[in-house]
Amino acid sequence: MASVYHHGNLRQALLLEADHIIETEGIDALSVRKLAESVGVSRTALYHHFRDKNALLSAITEAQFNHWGKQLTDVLDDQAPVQTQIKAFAKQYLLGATARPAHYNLMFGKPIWKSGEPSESLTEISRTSFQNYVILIKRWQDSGAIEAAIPSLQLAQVSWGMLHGLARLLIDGVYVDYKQIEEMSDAVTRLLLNE
Amino acid sequence: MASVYHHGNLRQALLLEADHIIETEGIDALSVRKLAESVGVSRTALYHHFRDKNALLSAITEAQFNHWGKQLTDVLDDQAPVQTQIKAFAKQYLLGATARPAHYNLMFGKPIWKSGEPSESLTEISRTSFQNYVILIKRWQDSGAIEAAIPSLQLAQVSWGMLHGLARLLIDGVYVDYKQIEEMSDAVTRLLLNE
DNA sequence: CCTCTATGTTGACAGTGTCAAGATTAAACT
DNA sequence: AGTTTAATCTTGACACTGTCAACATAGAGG
Repeated sequence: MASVYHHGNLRQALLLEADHIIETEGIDALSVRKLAESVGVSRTALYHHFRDKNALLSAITEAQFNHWGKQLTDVLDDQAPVQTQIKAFAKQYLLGATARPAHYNLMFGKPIWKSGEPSESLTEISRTSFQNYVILIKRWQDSGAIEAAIPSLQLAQVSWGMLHGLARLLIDGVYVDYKQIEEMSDAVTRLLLNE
Repeated sequence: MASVYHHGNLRQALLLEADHIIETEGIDALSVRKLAESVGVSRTALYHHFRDKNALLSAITEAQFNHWGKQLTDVLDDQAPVQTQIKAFAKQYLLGATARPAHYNLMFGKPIWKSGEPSESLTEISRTSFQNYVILIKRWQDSGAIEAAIPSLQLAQVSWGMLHGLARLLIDGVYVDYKQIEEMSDAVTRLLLNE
């Protein structure tokens, strides 16, 4: 019975369903064909809305970047002592990353950044994301709470690298115990703090 | 003619060729079928020597772990001041990782540790690898050069996480400038050092 | 009403990992 | 030695994957 030929808002539907599959079954379970079937459309319909599979993933990643950035800054309380802020930030970073591992991998993984050419807007949003982090680090340095001898940019790079590394080790199953997140956040904080 | 039906040492040949393909063309270019053709054997011959593709990768990874561990300890000079040791270690870590990115990914990436069940021997060798690192950290702590308030295990986890994170960001193309390795090593060292 | 364009479809292709069944040869045993 | 057994290798097949080309449909604008 004339089930809609033109879907109406296929692009959005694809994004939502893909996001759902990634979250529930992991990134490996997301195939173009399976996605199409879930949405109730033919295998190649997707290509009228995204250049290829990678473009679909880029779009999802972009949305995730926004969500992610907000979650991280929401946890910061300017009134609280810096030590508390750092701890909260580190913990939220690791919790957030492990809660949605596949999404985290998309945001900072090779498929998009190295293999597939990242879109202009994606490059933009991730760049400002990092920029904001540098500013945060600088503020903490200015407050005298953390090492000021190291240039803000370098300290930002290295400390973010630390969080990123821990997140990845947890996600990839090298560090297996998620209970360690609390301890890790503590250690990270102590390492950054100027005693 | 009568080109050998039984290859002689196919297992070894497969390992060597696979290693070569990974190094020159990257991990994505390594397919079972292409590998078989390179070695001059049929697509499924591999399965008489490895349970599946993942087992092949595990074997390569294991070899790489040995090579890797040696490269890292070779760079350490017990006579040198701790600061110099840390710097050298960090730099070698990042250089080694970026020099053979695909191999590094194999060693510490999801495909083996999370998706595929890692072999017994692989688990073993990586465990002792890390154990050695903990000992190294402890030695540095005992020398008074680095923060002793944080338990060795935690400090090892976090500092290795830092190196791992930086390595990954470089490899995955998030940090694009390999020139930064020198600076990074410096920052890592300063962060670990007790001023 | 007719045309144009956006959006959807089916068919096809080259590629992937791996299983099952049969061929070949080397090693082991009588 | 000859014969059996086990290891090794091959061909055929299956179910997947992403994506291109050609065609179908319907909604929008003239």
